[in-house]
Amino acid sequence: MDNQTVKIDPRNNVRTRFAPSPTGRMHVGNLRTALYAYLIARHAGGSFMLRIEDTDQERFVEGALDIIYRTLAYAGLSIDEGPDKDGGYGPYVQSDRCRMGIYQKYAEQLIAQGNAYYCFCTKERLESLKTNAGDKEFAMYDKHCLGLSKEEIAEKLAAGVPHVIRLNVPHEGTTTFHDVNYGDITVDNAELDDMILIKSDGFPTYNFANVIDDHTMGITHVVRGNEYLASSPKYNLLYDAFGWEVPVYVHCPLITDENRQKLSKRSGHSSFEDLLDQGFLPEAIVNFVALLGWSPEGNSEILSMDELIEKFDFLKINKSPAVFDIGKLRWMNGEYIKKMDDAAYYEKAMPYVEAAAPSIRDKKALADLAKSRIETFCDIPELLGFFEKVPDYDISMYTHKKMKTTPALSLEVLKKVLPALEAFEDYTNDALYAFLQQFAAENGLKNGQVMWPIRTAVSGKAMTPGGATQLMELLGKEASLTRIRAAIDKLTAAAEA
RNA sequence: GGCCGGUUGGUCAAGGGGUCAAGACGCCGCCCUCUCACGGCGGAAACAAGGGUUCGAUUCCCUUACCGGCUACCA
Repeated sequence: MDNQTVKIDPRNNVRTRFAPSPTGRMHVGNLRTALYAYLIARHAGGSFMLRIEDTDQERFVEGALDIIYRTLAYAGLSIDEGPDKDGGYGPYVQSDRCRMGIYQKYAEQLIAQGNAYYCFCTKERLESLKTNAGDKEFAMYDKHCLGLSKEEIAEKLAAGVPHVIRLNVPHEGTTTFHDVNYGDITVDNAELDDMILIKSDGFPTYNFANVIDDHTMGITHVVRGNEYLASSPKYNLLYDAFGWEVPVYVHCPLITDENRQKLSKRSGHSSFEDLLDQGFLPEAIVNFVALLGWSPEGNSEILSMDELIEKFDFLKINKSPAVFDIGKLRWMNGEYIKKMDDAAYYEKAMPYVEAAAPSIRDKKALADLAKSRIETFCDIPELLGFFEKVPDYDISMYTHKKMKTTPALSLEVLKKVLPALEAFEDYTNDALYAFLQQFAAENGLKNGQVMWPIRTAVSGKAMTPGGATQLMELLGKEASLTRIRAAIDKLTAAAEA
């Protein structure tokens, strides 16, 4: 066997990989695993590889490959090697590797060494091995086929009897494996099932393909989810059987929803693309997800990809699961929006602004107004919708304690200020502000007693982006006056009722 | 059921035998102010429980509880 032909990277570089199954949209947990693998590689100046684990023919989803590439690209994770970028360790798709007989070859080596064996047991027999305990069924293979003679095996093989190849786990002793994060984990070999290496369809199982590929592709740091922790000792058995060096294991804690359950489709923010659809920026998602299970030294949390690369330390990854708090992601996204330069911001925000307030001429001013007030782009319609149409509102909104206004006073003020505004021509913020300030002074009113009624009248909202005069500038004279007149009617009607 | 993990404010988290137990989100209050937002300042809020070890445990050990994972011809 030529398991010594493994290529060793001449620079002895750190090599990590992201190895998703093409089964649909990319989960944020997967994204974080990919990110950590990427950061480990980049931090060390090593390389990052993409490998496709498509050994389960039934779960394959059409188009899933595109999603993987798209997600990686949006997230800013550049790959050095992968299906579309051969780095000398290919192929990078497991079904291709399977067709080349790679897994079969290694499985046969194990059989020759006595570390694995053919198993011809039927589903029915396997079923009969199951025992009930509590509300679940459990089965441990009984090594039945290990007792088959060479002749029997050859006969069944020749006859084409369906079979799998199983690992021959010793009954005695313990197996210990080491994770940089979780430390040593030791289990009794008696607890370990004779896991299937090659399925009856000829494809390897994840457990087997993973070990073969990580080794033959020169992976130095295996980054994966916590769900593999319990089965990891089995992998060591495989490495030992081949006489291969065990890579560094970096297991990541689970990311859960607010109910501490596995993130699901139902939680609505389970995948990277869902989040993009909800108006989040890829940079913010990446930043946020990086901080779920790891934290940098110091107190800053807004970190660019370059900063993440510089600061990331896989030795400081948390052990406990983290709740995905969409509220904090929203805040972080808002921070990213505020930091965007004009060009990038307008490009993202304009479509939403156009849709929210098509009749307002100065779209950029609207977008500017929104910039410090939104957390995702999807907040724009709600924020700016009143520019298009005054919503139904209650006149109680004219009552404001601090501004010292009431509906009655508001009506009085609006009636008085209307002719003045009709006569006024310069509908720019500064001019209007100066004008209204003077109006207030002349009439013995506080600023707020003039501004609040006007702002309410032109917006119909208790809270608006920008003050009364800013809104009037954007609405223009005609629309502003129309809205104030409508407010006077509304208040008059209410007063008479 | 067995095995393997985990448990610091509501959430993300730092710390790790002696601390007033960081910081962030959220929440509350104050300031700024033509409302809101931004920005600034301040506040409430945590070591799962019980046993050890120790002069001293949030930190080390054990037990329990709770949560999660694995126990597939899924990854």
